[in-house]
Amino acid sequence: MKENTLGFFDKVYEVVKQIPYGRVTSYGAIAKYLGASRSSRLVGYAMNNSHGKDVPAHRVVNSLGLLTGKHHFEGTNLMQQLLENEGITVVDNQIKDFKSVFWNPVEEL
DNA sequence: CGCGTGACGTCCC
DNA sequence: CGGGACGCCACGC
Repeated sequence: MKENTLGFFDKVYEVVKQIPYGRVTSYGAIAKYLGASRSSRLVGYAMNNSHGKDVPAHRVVNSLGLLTGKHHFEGTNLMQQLLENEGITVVDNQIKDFKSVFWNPVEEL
């Protein structure tokens, strides 16, 4: 395993997998942590590839706390169900008290 | 090697 | 203040 050879996607997976239970983060925060704040789209694109892996993609939302990627989950509200299952309140596809449950990898890692 | 893509973010009007 | 448009850049083909 050449972790040094890990691509951008793999790095994203490593960060997302380290998100604590009951906490969420944003694509931009992950991108910034990876030093590619301008590549926030790559993070979302990476999540698309994360489908089928043990990556809690449901804990990753946009900077506004909106469940923009919920449409990519199996169910219509599966992402919301998973978040609520962790004690996170979601209202109208938006996380309530987003900043309160926000987990910043730049500061925590 | 070049083109298309994308679950975002930010600027512009 | 709200909506629209563009840039961004790694990855797959």
